[in-house]
Amino acid sequence: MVTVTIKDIARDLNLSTSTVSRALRDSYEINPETKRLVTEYAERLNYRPNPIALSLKENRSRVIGVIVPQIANNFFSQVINGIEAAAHDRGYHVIIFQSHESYEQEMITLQQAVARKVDGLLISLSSSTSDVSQIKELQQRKLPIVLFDRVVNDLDILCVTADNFGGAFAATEHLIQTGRRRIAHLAIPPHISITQERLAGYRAALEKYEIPYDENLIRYASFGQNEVEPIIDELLSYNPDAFFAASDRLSTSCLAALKSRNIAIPEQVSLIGFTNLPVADLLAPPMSTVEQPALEIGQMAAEQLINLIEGKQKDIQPGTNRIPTTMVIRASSQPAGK
Amino acid sequence: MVTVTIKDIARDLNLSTSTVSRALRDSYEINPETKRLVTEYAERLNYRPNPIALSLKENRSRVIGVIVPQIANNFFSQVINGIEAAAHDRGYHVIIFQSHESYEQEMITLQQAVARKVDGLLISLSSSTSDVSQIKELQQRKLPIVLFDRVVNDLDILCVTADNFGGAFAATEHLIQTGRRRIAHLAIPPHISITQERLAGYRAALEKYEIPYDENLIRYASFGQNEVEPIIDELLSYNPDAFFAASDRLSTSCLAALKSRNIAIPEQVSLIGFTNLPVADLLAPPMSTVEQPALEIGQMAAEQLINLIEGKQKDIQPGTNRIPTTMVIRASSQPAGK
DNA sequence: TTGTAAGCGTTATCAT
DNA sequence: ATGATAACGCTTACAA
Repeated sequence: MVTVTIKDIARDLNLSTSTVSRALRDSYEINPETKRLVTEYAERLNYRPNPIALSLKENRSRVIGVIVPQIANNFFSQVINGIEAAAHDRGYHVIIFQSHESYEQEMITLQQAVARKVDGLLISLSSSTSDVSQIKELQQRKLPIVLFDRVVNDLDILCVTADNFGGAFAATEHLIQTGRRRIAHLAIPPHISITQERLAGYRAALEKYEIPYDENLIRYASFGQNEVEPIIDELLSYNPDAFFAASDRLSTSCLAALKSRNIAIPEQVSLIGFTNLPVADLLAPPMSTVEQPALEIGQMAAEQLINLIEGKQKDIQPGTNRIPTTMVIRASSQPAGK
Repeated sequence: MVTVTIKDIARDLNLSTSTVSRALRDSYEINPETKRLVTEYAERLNYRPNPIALSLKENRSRVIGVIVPQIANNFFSQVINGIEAAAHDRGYHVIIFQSHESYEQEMITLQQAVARKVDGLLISLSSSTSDVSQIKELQQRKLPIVLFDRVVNDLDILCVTADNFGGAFAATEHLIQTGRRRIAHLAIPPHISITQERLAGYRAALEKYEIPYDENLIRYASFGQNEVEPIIDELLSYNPDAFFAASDRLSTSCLAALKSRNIAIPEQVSLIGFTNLPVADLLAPPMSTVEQPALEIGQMAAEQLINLIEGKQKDIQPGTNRIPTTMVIRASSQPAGK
């Protein structure tokens, strides 16, 4: 595609490129008449500065990289939405990379992002990642990085997450307050930060109400196919009176499994899920939910990253920023007797 | 962030940058020994060519732009997934732009993408777009463009869509075959190509079974809030015995509206939706669905675009490529008497 | 076989 | 007030 450059304008107007550049850039002393001439002509030709040339010169791309496990996922697509909004507001574009829940892919993708010269990186770790040394190394090499959602507890790195502890606590407390005592907890893999936080919230609620913690009621599922069904069966053998599912996919899998076993919700067991499903209201049987502020997480993460990039980071402390979750109790999910 | 350039290698090895470049690029006659030296050293320093410098030189960015109405949407996020996969396979990265269903925003975004020097553009038109002159103009200026899903019927431009006609025909035929005759059709705005195609499929099925076409049963809804409820009420006043909802959002809105009016599905009315909802199986009352091959649409669109970009387009005719849809009939969505 | 130089588009520095 | 030049990182004629 042919495009107009500063050279074209200079040639046509019998000026030097530096003069044209100055006129456009509004800098320095320049003849107002020349300036008018140039800007008008540039306007007429629909001149746009070449960001690639600028990137080369300024050694910055105005692109931020986002690494997520999957795009085609409600939560992450909403987060990306928030990231885009905040980034565009500040003149950045976004390139998305997927790790597909694989550590190896995540590392490859990390290298690609760096090679692509992103100005900074927003990362939500893959479920199979336990080693963040490469990320830390890039950080030490001065690449601005902010983690979100699936983070790692490490004070040196800026993080943005939902209030997983609070959400899990509220969910568990709700179940207890509606008379449940044997609450099964279906979680994603244990080494991920959010798993630990949600589990901690769950335990804290149990403790508050002096309900014993039973390890048999805790199960972890990764992201494979058909992993959940047998786990549900195992859990059911311990006679739970409620399920707390700790992720989007686990919530729906759990719902489907209970449905197919003709287990009445909430008569036989209650169900509450950590999920951002847009159609949760239409699901049957109804499930109460804890929703993560996906959009806000994305916005905040992007803003903090851009502050880092632009060196405006005095006021923000490294550490984790937690954004509150929203619990949605669906009336008919409460036990009939209540 | 400090990174290694060809200059660093040249300096350290007492060579010229061109020699280093040649050694790395594997081109030209070069001393095998020198080559070994250079490649090994580059490897050791983890040298990566600067894509920005390459872009400037080669006048191509190896980035394709994608303009969609919304990212946070099942269908589009799945399409993007497919686009990413195909693009990465061929060494391209993807920058995503959102039109938020606004024509103005779409035009701004189009300019941004062009200014960003994308090598090509994949576009799904916003619902408020009727004028594609800017897109055609860019195309005439030799920017490779492929439209997908929401396309415009114009033989000059390459398009990839689902088989909307076929899907709508199948859905309508299914409703007829299960005894329905007054089938309400809830569609997205009429000027969008997919609306017309789905409507045509609907009409064709009616004609095949010699059922009169009743305009009162056809309604259009845009993407605003709370638009659907009153429309459903209007439609209900014409006593439909089935609803065919032509989009993701309309399907769920329709389901919600019918549910809140205590209209039994499928006893009173049947419902079939054009939707890619991942949890359709869990919805109650059950709705049959026509699913679009989102991933495949994304892959095919990206492949065709990259072929265009790389000039390998001899074998592919301009026009529209239609990928079949999948109809999922949920048993309990059939009328009880059947 | 290797080095020199020009060029991609832009801006900053230093003349003029 | 404006022009010439160098530089960002890389490739590629052309020269040696």
